[in-house]
Amino acid sequence: MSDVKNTKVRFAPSPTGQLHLGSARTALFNYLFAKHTNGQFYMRIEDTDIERSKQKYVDQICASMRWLGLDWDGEPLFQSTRLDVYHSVIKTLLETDSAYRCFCSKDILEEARNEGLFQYSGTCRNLSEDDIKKHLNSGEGFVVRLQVPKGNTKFDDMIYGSVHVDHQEIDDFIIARSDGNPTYNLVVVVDDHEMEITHVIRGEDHISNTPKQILIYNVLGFSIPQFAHLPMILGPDKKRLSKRHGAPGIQQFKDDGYLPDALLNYLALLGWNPGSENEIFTLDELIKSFELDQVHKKGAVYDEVKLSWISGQHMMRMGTANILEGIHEINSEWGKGYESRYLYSVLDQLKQRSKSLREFIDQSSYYFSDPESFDEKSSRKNWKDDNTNTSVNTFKNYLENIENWNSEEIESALRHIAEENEISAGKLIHPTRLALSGVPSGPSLFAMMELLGKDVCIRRLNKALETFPQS
RNA sequence: GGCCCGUUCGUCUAGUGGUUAGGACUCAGGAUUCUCAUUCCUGCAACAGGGGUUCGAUUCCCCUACGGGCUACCA
Repeated sequence: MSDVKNTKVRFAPSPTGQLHLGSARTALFNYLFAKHTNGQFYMRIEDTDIERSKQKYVDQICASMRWLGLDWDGEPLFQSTRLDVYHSVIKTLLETDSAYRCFCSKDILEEARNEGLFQYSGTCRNLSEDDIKKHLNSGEGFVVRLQVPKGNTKFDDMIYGSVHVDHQEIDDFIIARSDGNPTYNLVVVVDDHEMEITHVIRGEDHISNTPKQILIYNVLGFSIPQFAHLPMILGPDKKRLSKRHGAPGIQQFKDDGYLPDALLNYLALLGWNPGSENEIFTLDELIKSFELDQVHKKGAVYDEVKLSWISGQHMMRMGTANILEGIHEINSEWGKGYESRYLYSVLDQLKQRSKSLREFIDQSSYYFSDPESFDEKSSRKNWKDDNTNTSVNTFKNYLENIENWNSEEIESALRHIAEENEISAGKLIHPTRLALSGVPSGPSLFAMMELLGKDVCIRRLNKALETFPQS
């Protein structure tokens, strides 16, 4: 499928929140790339921030990933289980003078930053052995910083192309906190190396971290993977869509009744184009078409209206059995007590007017119970006076005598009566629909009546005839 | 402040040194229909601005503007 051998990628969320749209897209592109190249797709939980990392988010993220259908290979790797490894790397770095202890307090650093000094001044860079001992003996805390050499770093991003950074732009960044635990830039390198990751595919917000990481790769003598940075997903205000700006969690999309494939389809089209005019894809089709070099650099605005359209397209293509299954996942009570054949018919009638599973549920109540109220506007418009009662009543009486209860019979009956009463068919159709469903619109009236059955239709018509005596 | 990245209809995007700048969503109008929806047709709507290079730039270069990212003992 591709000339790249044994590709290995990873999705590395930090469990400080649930899986949201942006991270799901990153996961998807990693997944698509892995599958397209017959490679491996791993999951790594970046929980080195002990304060903010929570088990419940790990669970939520994994659940969302499974719901989306983005299954990973092997077991997820937890960075919190690998602290020993990082500590030993830090020790090595210290011993080889690639890194050094910094005793500057947080307060001092913050002050400097407030004064416009955005880079670490390098105060502790060249402390003598004695100085270090003195600090250590006095029990002062310290962080470990990487000693960034002079020079520059270049890498070829698979999406952004060649990126060039002068080391003057990189200060001696922290690789170990004062509690001794490693920071992101260190662990990501150590783990990507150990997991033999070949392609690091992540958000564009990491592009300026990349040179820092390359520095670490070099110091450690590790080979450098390929990098691909994905454009951001933006909110309507063009700002990066983030948890803070109310980025919807993936769970929300499930609750709203979106299909995983529809969501994935939409997400894929945000920043990637398939090179054809087709816009509707299943996951398998996405895997086939996906190419990293067709991803662009520009951030894309999330648009729920388009998502909804794509969702509707998937809904229409979806098998009725699958729709039923999906509905039961979000509402196990739906259609309880009815035969599945009946439920299938309900879904078939609603199929092309539902953009989400939720809409099936919301639009189907009259298939299971008599309408409790009647749309007011439609009542006024379609049941103006007692003439309607008369014609509906005639129609009802006629229906009672129908032996073969099917849509053709019902329709011909209705048209026959409309003609006899010298009214248009619509004058009978609309009030009948209102009486039966309580709402002004829906699937074909006659198909609906056939499905509801004679008794139900007669009962509801009687009820309406009592409710709408105008005079 | 510094560094990096980006800029084609409102949104997602295609595209080229010479095109009537194409498609999709949305919106408007029409056809079909028992309504709504679907489907089909039509329409509205874009190359950020200024300089170059060139016979010719939306396309190549520079500047400006605007937007985004990073600049954390977050990831």
